[in-house]
Amino acid sequence: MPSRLNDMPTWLISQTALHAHRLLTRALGAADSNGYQYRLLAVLEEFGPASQAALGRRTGIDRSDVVAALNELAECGLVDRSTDPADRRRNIITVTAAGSEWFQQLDNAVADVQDVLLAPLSPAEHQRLTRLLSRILSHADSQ
Amino acid sequence: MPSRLNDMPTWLISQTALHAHRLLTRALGAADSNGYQYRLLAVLEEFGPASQAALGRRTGIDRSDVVAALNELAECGLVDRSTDPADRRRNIITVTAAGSEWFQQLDNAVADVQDVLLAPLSPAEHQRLTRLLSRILSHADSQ
DNA sequence: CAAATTTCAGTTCCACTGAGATGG
DNA sequence: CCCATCTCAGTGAAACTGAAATTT
Repeated sequence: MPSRLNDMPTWLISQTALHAHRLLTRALGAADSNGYQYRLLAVLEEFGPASQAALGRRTGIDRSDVVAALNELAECGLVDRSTDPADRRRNIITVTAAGSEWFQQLDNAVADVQDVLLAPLSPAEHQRLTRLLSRILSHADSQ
Repeated sequence: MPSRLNDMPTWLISQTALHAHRLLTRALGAADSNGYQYRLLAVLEEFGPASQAALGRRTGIDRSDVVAALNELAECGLVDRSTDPADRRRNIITVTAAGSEWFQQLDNAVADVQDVLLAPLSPAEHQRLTRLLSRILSHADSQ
């Protein structure tokens, strides 16, 4: 059933994103977590301790939502919040040992989701897709 | 700045969808409309009058949100609601002349968004992208 | 004073759930 | 009785806004 919507790039992309989002929500939800928590932990693991504003910029999460997500993580002892002695406006966020271990679980689940999502594509097509999307995004960022 | 997130297909897709969504929201918002209204009008224009349940299935909009969006459209005189004489459970939704005209405005704006989104890609790459996404989606639907 | 950071309170859009009423 | 349809009332994730308080 071909319709006008089904030929629109914006439609295809948002429907694919919706599908990916459902897979991620299910996988992270099974581990009592969510996308915000995963993204924050992933950036902290990769780049090390950072201020909340820096985390917001790197994860693309709004400043306001960063606060709430970090509150949850801190309450579970997965991250530490301490004020930066060099600039007392800032909180420095650090992943705890428990947070690191926890992140590994989430990261495995998220890696599985990538495979499920791209199952119908060959490795070469997988590359082609990520290249095309990256180009759209870098063009968008430079605007 | 290459990070783990930036290499994940789910991340690339959801970020691209977010960008597309921002473009669409801006374009449709400038015309005092939104995605639900556009999708409903697009399907009605293409397939003709339909019941609300059918509209929900074709647009992927939840039954509950279909009601609310059609309330708005009906209040502005862009669609007509009348009960199906053949099955009195159903409302038959029809686009009015004003609705048709209104839709043309929205559709032009949405077409422009497609061009802006895919500006960095050649026509051949444009095709390649839509093919890859379609394959992911049809695989997802068949699950 | 201007600028950045954190936080709170609130909005909007979108997807979804549960339940009731009506009708086939 | 069972099922489909429409409607209402609500939840919740996600992105976002405005403003206050603190600090540089």
